[in-house]
Amino acid sequence: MVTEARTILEGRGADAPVRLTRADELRQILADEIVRGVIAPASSLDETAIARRFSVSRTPVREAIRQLAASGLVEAPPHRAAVVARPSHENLIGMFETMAELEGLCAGYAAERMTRQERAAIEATHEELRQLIQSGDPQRYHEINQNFHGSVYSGAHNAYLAEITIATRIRVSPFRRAQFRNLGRLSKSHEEHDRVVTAILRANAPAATKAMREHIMTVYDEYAAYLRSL
Amino acid sequence: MVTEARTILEGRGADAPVRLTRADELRQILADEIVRGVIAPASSLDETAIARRFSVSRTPVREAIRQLAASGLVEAPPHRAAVVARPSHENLIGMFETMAELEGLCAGYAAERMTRQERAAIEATHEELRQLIQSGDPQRYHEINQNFHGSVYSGAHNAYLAEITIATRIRVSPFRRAQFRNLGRLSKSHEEHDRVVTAILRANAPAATKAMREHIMTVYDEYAAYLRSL
DNA sequence: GATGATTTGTACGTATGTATA
DNA sequence: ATATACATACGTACAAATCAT
Repeated sequence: MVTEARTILEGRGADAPVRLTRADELRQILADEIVRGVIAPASSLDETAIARRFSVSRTPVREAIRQLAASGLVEAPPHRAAVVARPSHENLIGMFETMAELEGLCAGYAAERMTRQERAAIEATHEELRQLIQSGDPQRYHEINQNFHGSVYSGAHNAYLAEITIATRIRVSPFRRAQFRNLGRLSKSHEEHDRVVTAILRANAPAATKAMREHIMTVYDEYAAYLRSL
Repeated sequence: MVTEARTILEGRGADAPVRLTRADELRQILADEIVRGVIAPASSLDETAIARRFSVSRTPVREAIRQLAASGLVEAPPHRAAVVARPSHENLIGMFETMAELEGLCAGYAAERMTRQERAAIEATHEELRQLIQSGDPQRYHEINQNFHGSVYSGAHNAYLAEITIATRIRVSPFRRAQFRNLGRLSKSHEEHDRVVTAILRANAPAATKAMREHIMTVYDEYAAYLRSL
């Protein structure tokens, strides 16, 4: 949880080449593949198969899987193969609801606490997203959108809150991949962001909280509508 | 939180339906000892020593420690001994702040969603706490107080929110042990609870959120005052 | 700063529990 | 239902990295 958070917030510092253990590397790779949907929910993770795939012994694989289980991305019952977590529909609703509240909290604190530089930076990212609507590149929009939300987390100046918000986002992400499939969403998303940015720049915490909460719940609504369309 | 060192040495209890792995038992025991302060923050966890202590090999010990690291209770840098997490003062403030918001959220949802039975149950627990003020048994008060907050978490009817709220509480708990040391706190705590319960019973979500948030921040203030007194 | 001692990281073998014929 | 096959859990051995001198 902590590691993923750091990765998203700071990236790999080129100056600090930390030598990771194999277990850590495996955890990052597997987490990434689960988040991106390469390994689908309900897939089972065979220790031996994964060990073969990466040409390592089962020991670090085991360690990686158990850590993923601790973070909630996979379920690992004793003496049985771990499977990628497949929350019930009810649980997913709860996770989205919680994510909306957490991101709302971050936005509220950000409105109160962001430095001048941070406010300038989020405005710039917001503008970058605006221009990306035209280009119609959902993948690129998705990337910069991550930055946008990341600015809000770090702007809240509460490392623990940022950490659990990111963890929640990660845990939900296997279930929101179809998100920017339809390009109309990009434009709407930007309008919602606009309300958030305006409130933050005006240091209006309640408005920022409300705008962000509604933005996330809209994302959830899109997901629910997508599910119904299947 | 529920374990004793005994269980790992003996065979399975006759009534025990689930047979945990040694790693899981160790994780529970170690987490419990960290939370209760038996293992103090900044202590280092020597894998070999722990393995000797419980008469197991290093393998399950390692697994337990890495899972504790994933939950944030300990830090486990590569190639070095894991140490019980010792958050900076700034981080602790952030954790308390976040806990206040999370518990506030739970209380708000509980006010809206609790069933009749759940409302009756929390009122009963609240009354039990009132009577415990007289007895002046801080340990017992602490236990029932946990139940009180647990009722709020489950009453929110959001399993994920409950999960991260409990996780936050666990992570903060090594740093709030001196809490009910002075008996005057019990009475004040109960007054604060009273505002929470009243708001929940009246289905007044904003009031419940506010009352719970202030209750937790009071707990933090007591902790901060205690720190200054050292 | 180099070297020995100590501790962590990984590989692998065996035992135990689970699933399937 | 019993037995067989197979995956996981744990112990042990060794390699690699850290630390102490």
